[in-house]
Amino acid sequence: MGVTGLLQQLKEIQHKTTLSQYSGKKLAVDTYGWLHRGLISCAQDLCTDAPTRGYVTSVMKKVDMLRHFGVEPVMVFDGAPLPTKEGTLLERRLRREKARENAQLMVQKGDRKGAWKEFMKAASVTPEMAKLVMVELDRHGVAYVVAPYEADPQMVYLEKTGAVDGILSEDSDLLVFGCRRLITKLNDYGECIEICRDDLHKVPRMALDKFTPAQWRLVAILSGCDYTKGIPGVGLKTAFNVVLKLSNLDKIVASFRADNKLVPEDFLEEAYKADLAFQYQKVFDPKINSLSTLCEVPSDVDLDVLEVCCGRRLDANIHAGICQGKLHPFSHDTLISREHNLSATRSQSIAVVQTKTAKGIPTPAASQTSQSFTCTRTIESYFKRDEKAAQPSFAKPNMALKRTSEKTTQLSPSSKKLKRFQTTSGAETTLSKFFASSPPTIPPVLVLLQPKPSDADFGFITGDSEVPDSSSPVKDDKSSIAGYATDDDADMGPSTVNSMANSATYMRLQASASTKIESNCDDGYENDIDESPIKTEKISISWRQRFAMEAVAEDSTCKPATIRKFEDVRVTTSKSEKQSDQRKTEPEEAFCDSLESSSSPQTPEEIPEWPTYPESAQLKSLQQTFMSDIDETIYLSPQRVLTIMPQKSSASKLLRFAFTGK
DNA sequence: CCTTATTTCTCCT
DNA sequence: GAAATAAGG
Repeated sequence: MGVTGLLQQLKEIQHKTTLSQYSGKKLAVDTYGWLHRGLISCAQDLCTDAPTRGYVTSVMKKVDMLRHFGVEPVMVFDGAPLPTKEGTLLERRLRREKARENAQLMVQKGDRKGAWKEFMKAASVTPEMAKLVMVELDRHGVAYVVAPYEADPQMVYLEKTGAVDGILSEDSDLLVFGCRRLITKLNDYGECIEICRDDLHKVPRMALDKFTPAQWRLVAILSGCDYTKGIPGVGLKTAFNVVLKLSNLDKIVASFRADNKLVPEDFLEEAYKADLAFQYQKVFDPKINSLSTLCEVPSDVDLDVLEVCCGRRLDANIHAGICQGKLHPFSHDTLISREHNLSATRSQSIAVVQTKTAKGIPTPAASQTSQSFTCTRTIESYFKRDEKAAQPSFAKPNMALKRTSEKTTQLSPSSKKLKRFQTTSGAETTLSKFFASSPPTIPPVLVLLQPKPSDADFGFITGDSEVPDSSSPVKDDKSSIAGYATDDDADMGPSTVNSMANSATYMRLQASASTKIESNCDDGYENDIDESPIKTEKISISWRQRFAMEAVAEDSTCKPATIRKFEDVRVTTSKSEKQSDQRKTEPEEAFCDSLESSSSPQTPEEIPEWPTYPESAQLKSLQQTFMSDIDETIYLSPQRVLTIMPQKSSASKLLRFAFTGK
């Protein structure tokens, strides 16, 4: 939003430069702006609760670019909405949900482009997404701060206090807030446009330098900004002119009314509140680790009004927690990243399927920790129950499954791939019912990977170092803006983390008891792989992890010594009925490909009978090689086991990626 | 001339 | 969400 047309008016003082000009300087970055543009690459995944790191990579790419030019970014995130804006927020949420429904409809109709458009409208940046970016920033040692409320005044405050030398943002509102050096329109080559407050006198049309900060705010308020709707028929030009002529807002409104312009009844009040918000909005001072205001609040301002339009004052520790990214800015709960939330949910959904595949033998890991939960049933009993529920849909997909499989074909290649192995027909519904019936007695099955902080980009699906307080390196990072507000959780071990994640997962599972079933459809799969090596690589990494886990779970010492026999990996079949290309959709063939580690196709005669997998020495060696590679980096939760039951075709293809990287 | 409505593009493979 | 463009006052 911002002030519409303001940048257009300032064309003359838009100074074209490159980032290299700011080498050695610090710049505040409007991170939500970057995140918003990053939505384009993963809007659908975000709307359908599919895992994605697209938004993180797009932000980190720009961070890397800044550092390449010697610019040190200070990433600023938005916090909570101002109380005055909560209505708008609700409105937007409703709009997004409508767009989401529209998108689903269009997906069903087969209108891919229309669906994408709707997904774009429906996608939004959430604090949980911001958290994943923060985790990544921690790893790279990049400073960041979450504004208690809006990022704009926060960034201007940082500039004002000398914490940064300029502000990188597309928002023209920043000039109204009092930004001195605004850098906009940064492209991939480091080219950008600088707007300096000191250059305002160079604007030929009007005596813009004559405008006081108060007059600037008034112009924004009259023509419409984030805090006011403005007056119909009044744009930037008329606002500038009238503010120059008449200094007083009452006179201005009177003159507009005389001109038969419809000035809203509550405009004066709205204008007053907006004026306060521009000046005294609450910000966070990282230096003193406490709340502050953009400008000093005069004594004659009503503090109650200030609370409403400049942000409420909360407990100091809560503010500190929010601004360091530890607490959710809305709910004040522990902030957990989107992908971690998702992976916890998924791991648990998949877990019950796994217990079946373990053939009734309680894993050593499970027996070790049986005291941590009251388990009233044998592991075997779960298998039987599972088998009953799951088997029919595996054997023959029903109509509902077929419909969803058609839906799946409309998904982006990445989400298609991921969905195939995240959800297994029948398994999820079984699990959900299961958990709803007797929650506390069920051992939550979850594997948490805790890679070392230095292991960049290790987790894609399986979770990451963003588990709060256990592995985030920020605590030891002297360069980070501020220390933690609370240290009472410093001694949290992996098991505590696990139980924490489990309870969160459990609640989520109940909430999404009716999660839809996804089936697979294999058209164009090979093409997808060839076309997206990066995403494939990411997927393959996650699958390497998962296969490592299976092997680890077999061994009582929790070391990857035994390699699981391949027959244990049960795989489901759900072939597309519209197979046009046998080569693409025959899983056996793909599987043989993986054994050969080559792209040369096998003849159907050589394909072994499904579902008997061959004991392949080659596969074993590949797996073992891989095991030794990641031995050091995987920490398996002692009581938890995870195995995935991907569908037949995906499984074979994924095996190839997991072990050959092709 | 100014404001408002409409369209196109952002990203990535 | 923003810029460019077209249309209306």
